[in-house]
Amino acid sequence: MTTDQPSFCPVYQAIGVLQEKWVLHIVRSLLDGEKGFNELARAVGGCNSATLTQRLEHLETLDIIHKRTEDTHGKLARSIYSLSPAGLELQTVIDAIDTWGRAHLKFAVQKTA
Amino acid sequence: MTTDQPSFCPVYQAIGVLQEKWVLHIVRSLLDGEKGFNELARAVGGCNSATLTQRLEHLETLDIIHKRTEDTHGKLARSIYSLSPAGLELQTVIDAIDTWGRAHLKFAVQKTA
DNA sequence: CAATCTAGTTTAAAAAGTCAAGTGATGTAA
DNA sequence: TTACATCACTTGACTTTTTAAACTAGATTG
Repeated sequence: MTTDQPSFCPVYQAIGVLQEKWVLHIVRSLLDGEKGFNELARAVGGCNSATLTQRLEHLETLDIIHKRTEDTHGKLARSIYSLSPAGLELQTVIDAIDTWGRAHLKFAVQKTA
Repeated sequence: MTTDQPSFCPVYQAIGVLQEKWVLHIVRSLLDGEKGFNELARAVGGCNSATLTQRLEHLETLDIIHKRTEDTHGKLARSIYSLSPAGLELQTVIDAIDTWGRAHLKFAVQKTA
């Protein structure tokens, strides 16, 4: 009976968004300050550009990040990605993960793939 | 500069674990109480048995969950999955996600796929 | 002009996840 | 006793996602 109603549960939805590969890494990087595309790719570390593009688009439609094209009067226009107010509030989630990770993973290497 | 050193950073590792598909759902289900395999599958909602088996094995090696085979003196022996102390502490992470989800996703349907 | 930076896109291949069905044990009802 | 359900998975085929690597195209630097 009553398998919990996934689609109507905000937590279930939130988990659905945050468990997408690279999403938490992206958010964490942006909590550190807004970044351009390649800059973000480097900070995230390991995400390839195709996936990153897709993730950024998705996060933008969810209004978690904001994309702005730097207006440098004719000069090289960079795309700048930053967190929206909703995105900024993910700081608490990252902090919780941070605390937990330090307490329970430490140096444990989880290779294997 | 200073791309943060992914492999040595506990937060990076923690994110790596928690962003695996179904992991947060599994933890959330188990925070609600220990469960058998099929029971857990139903609670998680949508994860197939092959993936679930794999995830549970991984989480067990990380000492986040614990598997115990119910000792029912000869009767049908169920496998019972429960959270380890480390796993229980993920409550704070789930809570943070919960709070964030309620505040920022509400009923927003993220269709499209 | 060549190299390097910007922000991506394209491609094919590999990895990850899903699905349906099956296994073998136990238990339950007719 | 037959038959069907539940338990915890396993298997193999299939689909989806992620990947590396190359590539486009404009801007800047020397």
